[in-house]
Amino acid sequence: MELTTAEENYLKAIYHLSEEGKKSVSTNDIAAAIQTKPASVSDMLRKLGEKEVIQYRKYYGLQITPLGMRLALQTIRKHRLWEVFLVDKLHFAWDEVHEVAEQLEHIQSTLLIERLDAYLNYPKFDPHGDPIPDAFGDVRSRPRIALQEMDVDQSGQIVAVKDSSPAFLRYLDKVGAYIGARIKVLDKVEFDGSVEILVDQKKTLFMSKDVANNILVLTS
Amino acid sequence: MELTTAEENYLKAIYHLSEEGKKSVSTNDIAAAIQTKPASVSDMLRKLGEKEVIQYRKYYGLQITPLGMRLALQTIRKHRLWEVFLVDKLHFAWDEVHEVAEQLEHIQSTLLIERLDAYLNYPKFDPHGDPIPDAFGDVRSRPRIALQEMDVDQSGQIVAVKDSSPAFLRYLDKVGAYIGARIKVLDKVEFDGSVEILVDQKKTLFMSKDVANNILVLTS
DNA sequence: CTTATTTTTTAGGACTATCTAATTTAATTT
DNA sequence: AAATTAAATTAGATAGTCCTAAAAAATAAG
Repeated sequence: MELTTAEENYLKAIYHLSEEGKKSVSTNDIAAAIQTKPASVSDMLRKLGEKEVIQYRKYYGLQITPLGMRLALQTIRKHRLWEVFLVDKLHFAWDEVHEVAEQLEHIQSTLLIERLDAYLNYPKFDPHGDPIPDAFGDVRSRPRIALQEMDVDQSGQIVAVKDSSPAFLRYLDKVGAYIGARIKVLDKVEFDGSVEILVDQKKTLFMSKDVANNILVLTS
Repeated sequence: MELTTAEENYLKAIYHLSEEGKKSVSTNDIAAAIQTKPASVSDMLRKLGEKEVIQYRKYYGLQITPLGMRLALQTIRKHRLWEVFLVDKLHFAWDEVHEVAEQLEHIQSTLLIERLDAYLNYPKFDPHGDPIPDAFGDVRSRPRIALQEMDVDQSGQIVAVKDSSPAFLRYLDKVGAYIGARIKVLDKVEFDGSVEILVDQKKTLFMSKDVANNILVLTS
């Protein structure tokens, strides 16, 4: 079963929207996610339904099938492995990789991906801290909580961000709160929800509630 | 000016056919080269003409423009850099890289190619010995002759093959006549045109006329 | 120098993916 | 529950790429 580039993009968007805790994924949501019109989405949903990667009943909604899930995860795996390559090997910055990875993820060659995976030393997380599915589509994601929800004196490691807009990523880089950084909560200010943290045992940092809410931490 | 994947493939084929010493490139030649029908080629030639990457007068023939040349060389540069990556870094064999490189060459990102070039240490030749154009489209190709045309006692280095079919490449690998191998012609048999060569100063090898004709050597 | 052959182009479909505008269905409000 | 609003779908176009079959032009042969 082969999907076109467009189909892969739709399926990936559907998978991501499904994962975001939404009960059901709407046509409008998909249109917004991939920057297209709802009419185009309807067209594509019918096709994806025919290919049995989603279960689709018009006007009622859709559900991704196990097959669709597997294919979506394969694409996500490729995307994230390429991101690791771009950052680790070609020294791209966090916020420069997405667009290129969007293209690279559609290259068709299982051998290529296996070799790339080995070359990168079987990474488990991409540069944004998101888990990389294995060749079978299994994701070993660890429980993560927002930095904002941590208690004072609790420690952990920054593993991902919710909103990964370039502006936000640049901000993080600037203040030194990179993915992988070990942190400890020093203080939480009640009235505005801001947080004071210690980064890598040497640098203290203040963060607004909004920022702290956007950062996901693997507690330890 | 941006070309679609299909347009890039046509232009690349036209460039290659032009380089092959043909006085003019025919519609049929192009169709054969990219495995399509002459009717489709006619369609595309009109479009490429409109985009001014070729000069096209129907029934008369075509000529690649300086702009088309530059764009073709950019694609070829990308293709060959990816081949180096696949062989040097991901340990692909010679004869496995072409198909994947055909896909990778269409990824759009000048930054990516610059970084890849640097990462690979600015290679000048691809794994088949073909020269890699620089970012400005300049090719520094060295004069090469067919092994068959060398004289007895003449030395050189294998730098490319004319026919790079997987079967032929596998054969070369097997007998040890890899790209980059230093060779010396020990003897030439008059009546069948076969050649006896010394590879890397240790291994002697017999080659039929056909094989020797397919191997390009940089003489020294 | 006509006729036959080959090459090339055009005409007319098919398929993918997109759009706008109109319609249909579902959800919300009163 | 009827009327309004919102969401989703269909209808009909367009653009890109490819195809087959037919026509036109160039080349080769007699």
